[in-house]
Amino acid sequence: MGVPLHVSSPQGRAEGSASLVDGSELRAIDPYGKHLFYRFGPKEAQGQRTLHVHLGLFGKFTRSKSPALPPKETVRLRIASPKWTVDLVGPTDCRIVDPDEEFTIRARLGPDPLRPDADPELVWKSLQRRRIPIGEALLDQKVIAGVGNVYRAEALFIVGVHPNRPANQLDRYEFDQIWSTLVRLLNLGVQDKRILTVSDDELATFDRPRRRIPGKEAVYVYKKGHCMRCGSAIERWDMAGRWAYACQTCQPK
DNA sequence: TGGGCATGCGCAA
DNA sequence: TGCGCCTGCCCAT
Repeated sequence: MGVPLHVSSPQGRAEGSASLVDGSELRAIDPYGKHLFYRFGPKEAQGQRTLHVHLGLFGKFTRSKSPALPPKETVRLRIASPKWTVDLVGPTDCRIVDPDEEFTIRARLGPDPLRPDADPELVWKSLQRRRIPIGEALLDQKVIAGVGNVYRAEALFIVGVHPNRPANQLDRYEFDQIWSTLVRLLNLGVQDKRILTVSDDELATFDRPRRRIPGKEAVYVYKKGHCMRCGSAIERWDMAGRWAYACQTCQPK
């Protein structure tokens, strides 16, 4: 930040957006749930342009030292400073949005557990109105922003709630546990730059080799055949188009 | 080499 | 509810 950036779209699909911010400075990055808002331009809001990025299922950022190697053909956006070059590949969305479009995107999102200003009360009220399974509700970004399939599986495992429990049948204590677990796990993910849901103590007992693999996720039930805590079989089923996971012992129906 | 799959989401029917 | 889109990786052949 603070230096003019060279922004380009080697793939061509984001050329229009890239040209609008090419040569300007990056002022801030404002994450909200799974959405990223990059603020380019002058310090004052007027004259700023906002680049919206959503990684979707396949999107990925890679960073290398400048000058970087020539980009692959699939690079949607390249942002280069004299020191670093960042390539973005495969995002669902990568384009300049105006304030109205940003408002529309934000209006579709519930509270984000990673944001200090998030209000869990809104999530609780939203869940009380829904008869859908809690596992489905946690993936609904209108209810709560930023939770994906891994964190859904892991948070419900940690609090011992089965994903099929109707959202409006949770009691307040269970909800508070789910919220605080998500806050803790998501912050841990940011801090560790990987998905890590297992406590240090448990990781040391059952997952020692993995602990030393930087960037490798460490989880209890997601994509596991057996529960990493008790060894029971992990149940896996399709829940609204996504795989859900639960330990038959730790998460009684 | 080709199929299947994946931390997602919007749209048509 | 099902499909299409976005890309890379792993595994079977």
